[in-house]
Amino acid sequence: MEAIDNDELLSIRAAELYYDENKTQDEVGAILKLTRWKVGRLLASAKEKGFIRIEIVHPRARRLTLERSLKERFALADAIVVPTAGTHDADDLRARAAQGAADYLASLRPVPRTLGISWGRTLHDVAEHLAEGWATGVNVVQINGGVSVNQRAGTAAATAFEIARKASGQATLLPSPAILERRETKLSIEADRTVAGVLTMAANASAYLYSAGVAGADSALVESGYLTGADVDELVRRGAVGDVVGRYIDAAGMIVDPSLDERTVGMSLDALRAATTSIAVIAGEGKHAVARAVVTSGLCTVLVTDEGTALDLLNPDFPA
Amino acid sequence: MEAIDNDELLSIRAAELYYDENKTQDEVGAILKLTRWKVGRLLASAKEKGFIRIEIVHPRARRLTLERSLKERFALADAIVVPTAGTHDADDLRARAAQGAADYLASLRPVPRTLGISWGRTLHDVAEHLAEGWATGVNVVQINGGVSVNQRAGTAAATAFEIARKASGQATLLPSPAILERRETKLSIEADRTVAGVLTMAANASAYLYSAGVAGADSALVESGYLTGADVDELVRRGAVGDVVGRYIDAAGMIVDPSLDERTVGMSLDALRAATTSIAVIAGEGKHAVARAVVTSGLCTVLVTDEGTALDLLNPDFPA
DNA sequence: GCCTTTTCTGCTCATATGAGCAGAGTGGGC
DNA sequence: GCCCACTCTGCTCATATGAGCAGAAAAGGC
Repeated sequence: MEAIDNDELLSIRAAELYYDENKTQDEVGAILKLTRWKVGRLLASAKEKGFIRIEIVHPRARRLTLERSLKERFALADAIVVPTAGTHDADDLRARAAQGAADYLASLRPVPRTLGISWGRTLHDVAEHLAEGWATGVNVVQINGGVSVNQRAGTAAATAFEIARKASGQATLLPSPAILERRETKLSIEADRTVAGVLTMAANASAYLYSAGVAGADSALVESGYLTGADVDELVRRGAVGDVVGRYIDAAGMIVDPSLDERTVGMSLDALRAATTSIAVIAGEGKHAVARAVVTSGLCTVLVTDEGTALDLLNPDFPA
Repeated sequence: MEAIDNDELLSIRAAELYYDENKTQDEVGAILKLTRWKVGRLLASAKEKGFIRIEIVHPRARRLTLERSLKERFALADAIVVPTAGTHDADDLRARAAQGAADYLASLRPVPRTLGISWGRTLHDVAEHLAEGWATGVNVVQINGGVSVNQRAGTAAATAFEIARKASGQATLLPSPAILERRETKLSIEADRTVAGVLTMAANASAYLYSAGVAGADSALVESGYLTGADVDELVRRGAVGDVVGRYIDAAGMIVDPSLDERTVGMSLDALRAATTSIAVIAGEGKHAVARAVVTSGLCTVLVTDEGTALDLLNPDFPA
């Protein structure tokens, strides 16, 4: 039945006494009739074989090992992975990632002079989780057209103002719809002095912070009335996995519908790709596909996500 | 938003660097700009507050803390708790507990000269998990009437023989049905020289090993034809939670139906309660109630069980 | 505001632990 | 059977860590 791997069993017994009963290796040795060196080695082998799992359970803990793997695999400047800790609740995961993003933002050196941001539930959460005085003198600028048709209009603006206020800086809004009906309108609004000024400021921001949405009927762009459910269905049919700063991308990170994209106001994805510091906050089980598209197509230099998404991204079924 | 428990956050960061990145406390101190003593204290406080969980993941690991609590709470001589490790599969839990019981039996000192056993799936598993030569010269005797009406007849016998063989000892079977139809038959069979001899041997065993069944239609006693489903339903109605060595007990560990009990062949529960070493192996989600009845009524001196059952037993909702 | 009490900090020192090494044991090839 | 290669064991020694303590800082009472 056994005797095959007696050492394994011994190492488990030793681990129990050492970690659960916190005895010294010497005492463990005395109990199991082993020298303390042997106990040390058994413990080491148990760790090696993964029988001893040390977990840090705290909503604000991070998964450093996953972060390292992500950085390496996708050539990121940084990665923040917050623990899932069993929860599958999208709101909870989003809040944790937002906290992680807020912490990261506060620790970012050099402190960005101007921070370009998108808007949405995730960004709103980040704003809320930022500590008062997380930095000083950081100006905030919106990088894509805001909502204006319903009550969420205020949220986009509030997000920008809150982030700026907490850093004693100025907020600059992009006074334009997200998507226009005609390409001509989009061109002329962009040509407007006010809008052009904001766009220039956005283009010169020292860092960017944005999230990504899932291509689905509950998208913020649908809720805000820029697109219909049918429009999104069509985009999905054409390969869309989600949107980044209002622009729909496919699994390869390419624009799905160029004509739609030409009517979308805000920074282009190529401009975003050229940035030195662009922080994407993407968490939740539904967002695995967009997250993959974002990191594989180089849209961000820093990814803030949850454990589940990180594991999915590192899934070897998708070779890098 | 925060700054309230900055030390907590620091201790988490320190724990991440120390455990996940395995840096030395000194290095962690350098990174977080703290003295190494402060780091040590933060780590200690994180452990204290339970943020650092060290788990030993191995089917044959044990839960020593739970064991200690069980021993204390129910005044047991010993308790063995095997980890659940997420599984809810009754067969798997039973096998793990059986392995735990087998290990315990092998390490039992003094080695019992005679071991009284019951029969059933759990006991069969224990027999299988015992290592060849787990002891030498241990004689095995059945303590309750065996099955005889169907193919499981052999199992009860095989269990006894296997345990004995692996310890180079003799097995003695109790050649009697578990339950008889008439009290008179039971009395006369017990008076029979052969049966009486076995019962005497059983009464004088130096240790006992038994399991418990759930009061339900899938009980071994029903399967073997001694009772009908309706009989068991009636017993449940009268408060039965399960059976121990063929005798149905209620939550308080009392015999549910004295007239049925008088027709049951084998050791009495009082005799079992008087034993110095009686090992009960009870595992699985369905057996929480029987397990509780067994430990609270002093039927065993040693309990072998799974984590889930142990936690249920220690549930403070049931004051001891 | 001043003093007392409590908590916190950075230290010394004893202890626990891991790295590295030489000799003992083990197994396989011939 | 003998030798070589390999692994395993018990050691020395350097390092990491926790206990205990005195002074610093903070909190609370009046």
